[in-house]
Amino acid sequence: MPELPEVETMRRALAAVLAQGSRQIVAVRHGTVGLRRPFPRRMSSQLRGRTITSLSRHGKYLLWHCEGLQLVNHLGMTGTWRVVTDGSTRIHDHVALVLADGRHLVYHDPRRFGLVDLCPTGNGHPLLAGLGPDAMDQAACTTTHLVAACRGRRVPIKVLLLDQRVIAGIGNIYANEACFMAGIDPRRAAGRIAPARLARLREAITTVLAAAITAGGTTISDYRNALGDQGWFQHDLQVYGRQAEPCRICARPLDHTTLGGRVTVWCRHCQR
DNA sequence: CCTAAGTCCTGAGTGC
DNA sequence: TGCACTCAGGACTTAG
Repeated sequence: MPELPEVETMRRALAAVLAQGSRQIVAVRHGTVGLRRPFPRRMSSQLRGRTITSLSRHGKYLLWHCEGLQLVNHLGMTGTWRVVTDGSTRIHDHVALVLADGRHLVYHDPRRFGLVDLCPTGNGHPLLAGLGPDAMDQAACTTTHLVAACRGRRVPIKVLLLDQRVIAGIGNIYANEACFMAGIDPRRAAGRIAPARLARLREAITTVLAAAITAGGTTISDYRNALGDQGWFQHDLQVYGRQAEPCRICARPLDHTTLGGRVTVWCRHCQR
């Protein structure tokens, strides 16, 4: 569930769940294995009795606001939340927030690249402090910001888009898609792209992320968001996962390579 | 055997 | 030579 549209889809689904029943946490259960880092000390006693007042998101981070305390949550590569009403558990369940009405919100994450941590409201969590503006925050994530971030940089533009310190929320799927939509070669050095073209890229980021949110995100293989439905944006992908298939604009076969350790797909003819 | 929606760390390289 | 910064590659983990 990892990039911005998938996290936003999850956020909305969880908000809907919380709106139709109790939002008070009466217990927290968690395993001993931990995720990317160990679970915070006394997580259960710190959260017990608190009400989840709202859920927000910055980049790929989901923030659970709990009356003075913030539950900071990253879904890693395979993290999901689901609602459990009968107390049943599955392998790779790691955290359960037990609500006053008996429902359990269960965090499930086979690869354990996700993260659950606590910090006081107001005090920004150290992990959030280094993040750039959220990719969907039009007021903060401007062309001016992108142009400044690209200046002097020799990294491929697609690698720069993946840097959460520059812009928060873009992952491998949407970095590929945004470069295609903007007609920019993903290998091109960030510092060697004209501002007018970066403006197009900025616009493409908004467009592709907004479309993906509307579609409920992208679902890879048979992955399912157990809270709601699967996403449908995989049917709208133009390049990601389509290497050697025909470009949807010019019909030439799509190229692929590795940039920043991630598969990169683009059209040699349509993207310069 | 290979690959995968992410992030963090290390070490090499670059420029001042 | 030193320092700060940049960038590439690997590690982490499980499932298919």
